[in-house]
Amino acid sequence: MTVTASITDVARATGVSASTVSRALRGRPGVSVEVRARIVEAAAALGYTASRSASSLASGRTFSIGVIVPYVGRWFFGTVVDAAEHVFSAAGYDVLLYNLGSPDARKRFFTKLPVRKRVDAVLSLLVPDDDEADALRSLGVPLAAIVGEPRPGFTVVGIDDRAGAQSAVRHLVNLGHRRIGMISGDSGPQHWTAPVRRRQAYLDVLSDAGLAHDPALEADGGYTVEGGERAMTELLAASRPPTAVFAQSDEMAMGALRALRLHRLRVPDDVSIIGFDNHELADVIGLTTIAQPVAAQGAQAAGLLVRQLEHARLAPPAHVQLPIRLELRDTTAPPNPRRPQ
Amino acid sequence: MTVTASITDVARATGVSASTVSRALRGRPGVSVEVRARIVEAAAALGYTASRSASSLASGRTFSIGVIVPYVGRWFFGTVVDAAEHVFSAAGYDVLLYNLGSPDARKRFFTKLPVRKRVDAVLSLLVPDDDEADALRSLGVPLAAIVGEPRPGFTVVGIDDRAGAQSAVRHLVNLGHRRIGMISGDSGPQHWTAPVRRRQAYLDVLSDAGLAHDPALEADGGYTVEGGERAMTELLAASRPPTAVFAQSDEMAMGALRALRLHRLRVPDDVSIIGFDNHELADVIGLTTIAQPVAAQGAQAAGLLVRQLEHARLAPPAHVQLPIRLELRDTTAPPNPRRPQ
DNA sequence: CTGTTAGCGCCTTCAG
DNA sequence: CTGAAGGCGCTAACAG
Repeated sequence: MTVTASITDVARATGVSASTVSRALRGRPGVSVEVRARIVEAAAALGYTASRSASSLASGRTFSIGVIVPYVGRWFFGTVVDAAEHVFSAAGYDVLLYNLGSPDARKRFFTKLPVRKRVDAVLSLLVPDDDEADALRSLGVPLAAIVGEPRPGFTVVGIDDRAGAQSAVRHLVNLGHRRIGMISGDSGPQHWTAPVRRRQAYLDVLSDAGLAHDPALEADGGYTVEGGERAMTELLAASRPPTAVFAQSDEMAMGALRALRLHRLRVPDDVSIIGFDNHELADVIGLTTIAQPVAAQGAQAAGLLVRQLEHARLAPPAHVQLPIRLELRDTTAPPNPRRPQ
Repeated sequence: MTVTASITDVARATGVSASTVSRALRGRPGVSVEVRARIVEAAAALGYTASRSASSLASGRTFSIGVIVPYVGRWFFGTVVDAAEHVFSAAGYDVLLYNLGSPDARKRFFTKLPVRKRVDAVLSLLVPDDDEADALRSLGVPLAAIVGEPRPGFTVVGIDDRAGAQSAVRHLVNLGHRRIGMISGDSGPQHWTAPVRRRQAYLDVLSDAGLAHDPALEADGGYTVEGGERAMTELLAASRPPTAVFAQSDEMAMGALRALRLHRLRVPDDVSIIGFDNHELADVIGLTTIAQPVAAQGAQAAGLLVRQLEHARLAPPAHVQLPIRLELRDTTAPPNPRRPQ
């Protein structure tokens, strides 16, 4: 066990008081350049770092940010966390990561609230229900979220899900498709709002285009690759299968592509597929999709939180929307005239 | 700002001393069941949680684990972190995440060592150089690593890279290929050891099979999809291109598949590809690969760390190797007899 | 510009 | 079984 130097060791070595060491090392005014230099040198020689516990206790600030996320392992969340961490650490904050994918972990987190008194702010990548939002607000620290509706007390950074889904479906309509299916994600216990907004956009575009809505053309893919595959398989079993499908996420779209391959159907000749996200591999497999700036959302939200922490005066925006765009690739084309519509 | 209850508030509300509250809430012996029940109730009513800073300061334990990783956003690392976090949080530890992808962030981390006095243990997903390893050891806490060679002071959990790469290349040899290329990852400033071990295995198998090694059949893909694409393009430009390629990661293999598609070459008819990792999407695209248990490595390493923390007596193993296996899918086949060898 | 004095909130002896 | 006292290491007033 290595013995670590304390502030008094540095003080003693330099012949000054602990307060002066504290001031000097934190770059606070009121220390002569010469003394400061000596202190810095001594601290380095002793390998001194202030104990975070002690300074937190004394100052009331923790210099940590809590980041809560459903699954770090999934591309979208991993990418957001990655970007946010860069911003936080550059600003001198540590990141406390809480993975709340399972209902158990989630309940444990919100009842025990381990972040209480441990963080200066919280960034949420999940959509809290009302009780959970209250719990977070009770922390009394700045709050930001990447997904979900704007809500009091939170700075929400996101995209216009509705507009994104509309461009996706309109793209298919414009290509001439008339039987357009959708693979959606269940909002379920995660309280995602994206699925319902994207679905509404789908219904709206169909209706604007004068196309009837056929419930047999919708299937749930649970936001996973396998789910997307299952969902596509279901759609193909319809009495009149779709000629084009809007998958609410690229991962589900990839699953759909796999299902089509297994059914010996060609994309886009037989069936068109459009996804949502612009996953890092969407480009590799040539998937047409709605691109959203994922890392930028994390960086932006983190930046707003940091700004709020540094300048308490500045009221943060309640809602920031980042741009999306249609990324045309190889999985969409006009319907095949030789196949039944 | 919400006012948070302190231990004395609970003590006052229950009519006992703070010490008793502390003991009761931490489940330590020496408190009558009846008093304990009253304390627990009062604590819940007041929404009391012990301040981590204060308990750390007093007890010397932080109940936090530092996890250092090059890129949380990449599938491999995200998956490991995900699994490790579950184990840590279930055991009551918080996770402090440090993303050290950029040389800057990495240098800052190892010189300032923000984890000093902040964590009870460290899990490293990057391969430290000698100085960095020394810095970590100077922390005086249990250390574990997922990648890299076994080294003093660390519990290393990993796979047998050599055996994995050997099965990959042997598989190609057994199919009848004689011009076998490799897309490798540069070890570079990240100090990865996997690339060199996998390369050695490649050379060994070629040599065992009596195949000459042609440097024109090796290219660097930097462990990314785009890098893999570039590397494959290079290989195709050789005077005698390979009929099969071993990519040291699935992501590079996916890039290679893309390059082949752009060159109108069919897989596996014209060229066979085998990857390494069993990426979550390998199955989707039918990529033959060497599967390694990614989440299990994270969980295993985390578990060993927790065990060490709870039972200081138990010496942890220095090295644990998890099994790998060849996952046969659709991207490998015997060489095409109609194409020049 | 620098030192002194109090805590921050909790845990850990040591008494009773 | 329970309480009192002391201290973990640092920062924030307040004096000089």
